[in-house]
Amino acid sequence: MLDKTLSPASFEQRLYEGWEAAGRFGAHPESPAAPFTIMIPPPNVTGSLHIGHALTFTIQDTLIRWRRMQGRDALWQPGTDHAGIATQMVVERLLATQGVDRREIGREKFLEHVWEWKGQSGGSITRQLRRLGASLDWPRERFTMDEGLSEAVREVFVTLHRQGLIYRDRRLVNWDPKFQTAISDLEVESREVKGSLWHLRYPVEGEAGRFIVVATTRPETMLGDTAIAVHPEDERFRDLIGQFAILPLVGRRIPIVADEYSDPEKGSGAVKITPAHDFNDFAVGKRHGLAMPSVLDADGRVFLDEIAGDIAALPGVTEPDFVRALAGKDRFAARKEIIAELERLDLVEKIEPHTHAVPHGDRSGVPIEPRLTMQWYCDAATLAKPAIEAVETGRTEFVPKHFENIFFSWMRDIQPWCISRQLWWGHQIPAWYAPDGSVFVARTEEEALAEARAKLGADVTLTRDPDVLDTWFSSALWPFSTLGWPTKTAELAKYYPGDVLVTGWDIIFFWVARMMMMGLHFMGDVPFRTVYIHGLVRDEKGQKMSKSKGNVIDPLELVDSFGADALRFTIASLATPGRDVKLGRKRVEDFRSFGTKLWNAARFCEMNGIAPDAGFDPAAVRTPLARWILDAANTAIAEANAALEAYRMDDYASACYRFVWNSFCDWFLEFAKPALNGEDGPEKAEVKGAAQHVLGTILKLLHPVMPYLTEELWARLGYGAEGTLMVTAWPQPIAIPGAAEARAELDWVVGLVSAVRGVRAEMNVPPSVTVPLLAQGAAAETLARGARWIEAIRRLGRATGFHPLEGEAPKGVAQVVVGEATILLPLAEVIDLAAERARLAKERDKAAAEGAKVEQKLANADFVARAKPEVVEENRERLAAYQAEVARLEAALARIAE
RNA sequence: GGGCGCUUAGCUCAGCGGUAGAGCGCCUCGCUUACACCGAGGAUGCCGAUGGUUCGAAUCCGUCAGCGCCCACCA
Repeated sequence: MLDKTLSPASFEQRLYEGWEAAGRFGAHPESPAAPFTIMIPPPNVTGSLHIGHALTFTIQDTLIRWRRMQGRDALWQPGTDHAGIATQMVVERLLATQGVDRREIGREKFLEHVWEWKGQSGGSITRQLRRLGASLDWPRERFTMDEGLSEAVREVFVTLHRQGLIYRDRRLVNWDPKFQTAISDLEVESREVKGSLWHLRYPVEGEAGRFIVVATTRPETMLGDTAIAVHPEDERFRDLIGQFAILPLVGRRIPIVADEYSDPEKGSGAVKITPAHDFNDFAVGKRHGLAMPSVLDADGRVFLDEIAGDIAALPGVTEPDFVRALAGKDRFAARKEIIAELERLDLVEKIEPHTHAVPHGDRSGVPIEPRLTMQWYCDAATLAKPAIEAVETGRTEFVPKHFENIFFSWMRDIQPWCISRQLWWGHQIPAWYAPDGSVFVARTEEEALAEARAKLGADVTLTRDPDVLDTWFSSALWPFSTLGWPTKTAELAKYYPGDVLVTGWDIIFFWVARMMMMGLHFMGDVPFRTVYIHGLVRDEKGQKMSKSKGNVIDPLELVDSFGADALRFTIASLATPGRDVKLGRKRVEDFRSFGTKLWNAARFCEMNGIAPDAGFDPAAVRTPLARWILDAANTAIAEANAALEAYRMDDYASACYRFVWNSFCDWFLEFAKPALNGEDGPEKAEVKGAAQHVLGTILKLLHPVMPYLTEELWARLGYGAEGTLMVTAWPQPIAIPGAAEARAELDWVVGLVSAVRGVRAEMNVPPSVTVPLLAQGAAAETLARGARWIEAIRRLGRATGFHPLEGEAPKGVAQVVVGEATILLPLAEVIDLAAERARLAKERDKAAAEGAKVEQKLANADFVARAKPEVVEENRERLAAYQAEVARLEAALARIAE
């Protein structure tokens, strides 16, 4: 016997362990079944499950369980990501609390600490995924830094290098002074900063007293200025083009050049050019062959080595001692001092308040410093071309479609991808340097050494590039590296390309685009056929969740409180493609009642001896009620399938919800009660048969989204003879003979009961008052239905009987129109006749108004001529129905006229 | 500056060319032997504004407004 209350905690863990122990999650490469593959977006190995994970993994698990039940050989590939910067950061912080600096202990020791940390906390995310019910193929779990994936990384790097698609280059990078590493364009985010726009006077060489004014937001970079640019057409500066200015403080002679980059509308119209510290200036510098001295170091401190020779004494303009004293000062401290000094020299024209966007490191949160350094780059533009084409031709499709435009706009203007990071945690770049500076890229040190010896002689020694690769480099290989590539495994042959990639829009560029590029380049095919993009989880107010705002909700706490199924069902219900999901604790609490409802319905079935019956044949039943619910189940199956095919988790959830709650519980079980309480016989047997069959169908339909509850009920109610629900066949619609008639009949009963309930409630008839229903103008079929359904009508309509009206109508009646008949409820003692007249008049007016609208439409010759014939016909029918209803309501009114 | 999304019942959101919907909330009634995490009934909408296309527009197109976001932008 099922417990009176549903307590998910009592079975979730047990069920999961059972599934896992029995190997239910495993894919079967040797099976002839068609594969269905989802690659997990690997979470950070040391991370913990957050609500965003709950969203994405609920969707993935729902899809994978559904396809698995459909008989596909489902692979949901698990794994975790080493998450370079994030993990290194965490461990560095941890060590800092013990007073340890990574630079003191060195690379090797530090990496030991990271691996140790990974060992400690690495399992937590996968344990948490299990609690959510995620049916991942655990024995296949991979880690982006395990040996196989590392081999894939080396292979890809070496291959792309040989193909010229990976190269070293000295150019400006986004340098994160906090983490002391280069980062890619994507890891930079703009933040609005309130600053100042300083207008500085640079003396014009040879014209005493003449200045050219430049405007800047970054005065500290002036030490590295090597030119001033003006627009070639700007009259104000035309005579200065080709002349030189003197860089204040330093004394360097810098040319005034004409360049279209200079915008006469901005600032003073003349712009100082610091090629080593600004991306635009770098471009200008290249065009004009300017020197590019760096004046800030890796820490963002003033660095004078490259300009030492330029520092000159020029009274009133330069201050060599001041400049030398700046060495080693932080960029923002230097800014203040430089301004003060320039003011002292009267070289500041004016200062304007200025709000502008400043690039910040997305993880460090500090302003990025463009720096001229040697880094490794990947030629993304070349790799992007096939990826763009694959989406254009539909080989990979985005859901929703409009994300394709976002993908295109980025891919078509893609910049070289800086892939080297000055970190320790990650895949160390397989490149070795000889003392003469030549580079050897190879899979192993031996290979590199062999090459180097062949070229430079036997006694050459090599030093490995200390840098590691961008974390996303290994993630980009995930769809094939996890399957064993570069080895040609059976898995690779069967599960690549994957079917659908499920992820949030925030990592389309970071990850989706790069998997497309690498997949096409190395596998010759797209990594997945569909990219399903979901939104981000926000709090009830639509705010992004963050620890600092304190609005984070913990999915595991929700699982503890309401069960994993409640959380999953809530998420599915709210998951509209591409749209962000507003989720609060309350939403989950609300949806929890659905599981309870199902539990109680199952409990009711159990109490009534409704037990699984493998011999039941749905196509053979004759009882209209049985036919009706079996037919409704068919509709639910079709709706669920259509919704899942279209990645509409919300529609799938709501189709199940409506079917279970409204069709099965509210009507079917209520209608079934008289039969269930009655004598044994064919009708009772069929109703019970249909009930057990449909309940089984419900459990199957809901299993993908509510795996625990459905599996538990499956076993507890005895469906387990067919095996574990999670690998039971997905339900198929079964043709039900006479379904249309059954529908018509049940629709009538539902209509009658609803109408009677409605009028009783509106007339404030106490539930204790029961009356006969007198049918006036009822067709023979209606009277027959009334007779067949008398028990249900009595019970649900609180009626004593259903009879044709004979003779005169009683004086005090409430009346409702149901189909062609008017139903009279003799309630003289109970109701207020005036109120009933008013109610009927209102009903009549409503019907008349609706009718008038339809009539007007039909009076329009254009409508009749141009609208689809079936639409016209439908409207004619509606008009007739309204007219008939008005007539019946008129008659009802006449019957109780004063 | 370029682009995208959203604006529908008090709230959260479906619907995207032919009768305005759901869940929650609200109001009324109800312990009818599965369920008060319940049952029955009810109220509530110029479907952001404005033009247009169409026999017909919440739905398609234009314009505008508000909100949110992405990309670019350190003068």
